[in-house]
Amino acid sequence: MAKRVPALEAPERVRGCCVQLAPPLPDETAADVAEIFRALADPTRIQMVHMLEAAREPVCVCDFTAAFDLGQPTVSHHLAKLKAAGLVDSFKRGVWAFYRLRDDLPVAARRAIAAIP
Amino acid sequence: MAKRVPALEAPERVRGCCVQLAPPLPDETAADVAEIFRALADPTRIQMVHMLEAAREPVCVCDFTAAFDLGQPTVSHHLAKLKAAGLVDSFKRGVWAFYRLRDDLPVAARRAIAAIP
DNA sequence: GCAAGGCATCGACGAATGTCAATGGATCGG
DNA sequence: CCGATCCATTGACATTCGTCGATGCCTTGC
Repeated sequence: MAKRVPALEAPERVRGCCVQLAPPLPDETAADVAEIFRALADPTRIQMVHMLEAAREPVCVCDFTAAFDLGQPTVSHHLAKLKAAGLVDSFKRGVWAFYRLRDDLPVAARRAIAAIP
Repeated sequence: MAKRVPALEAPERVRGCCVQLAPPLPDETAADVAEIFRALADPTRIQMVHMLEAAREPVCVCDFTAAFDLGQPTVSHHLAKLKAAGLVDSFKRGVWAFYRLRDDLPVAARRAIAAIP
């Protein structure tokens, strides 16, 4: 990959093309951040996180099923995905299940969520 | 917030848990944000954006192909995806193609990128 | 003009994703 | 105990995604 560079001429194009790049992120870090983004890479889940952020308290699943034009299993699936990514938390009270944003979100997750208008 | 609903049997169901939710984001907004997140929902593209951010100048495609253990078409594919999402910009100089972060990124994109360590 | 190299595009294939219908497990009110 | 309600899980299906190999288009150097 090392390219020959005629040091004589090529005033502006000096850098043949390749340049010394910054050390990449650790693979695990990149994977973790990508997972956060993947969890947010869907309009429905964007809305869910937005609603959880706006309501400062836990939100019942029935609220989500009422808010979206989707079947209940689909809503459950999206919530499970947010939970698997570590973005939300859930508990049951009686018949109902409530979800809330985790309060111990990693910085990357907090910043990603902050990108939602 | 629980609505006290006496025995006036509404044809609608009586909810004992649901709260008044914030108005959802406009569908188009949610879709736009989701597209940004989808563009960043891959470890390779996270690394690419990270490198573009670190190198304050345009980066040659050959640098990316050298940095990743991926075939050249795959690298090209990822760059095209970042470009389609409006995150990066590209131009050709001689034989080489250079990519750079767009300088007119929407706020959501800028914030999403800021979530990358 | 020709050969070489850098990149994008195409075609293909397995894996993952979003959605639904059907089912099952809890929990509550009679 | 019974039936009703809420929710998660399962199975199925079409779509999208990440990756590769092959090919084609430009630009440069001879």
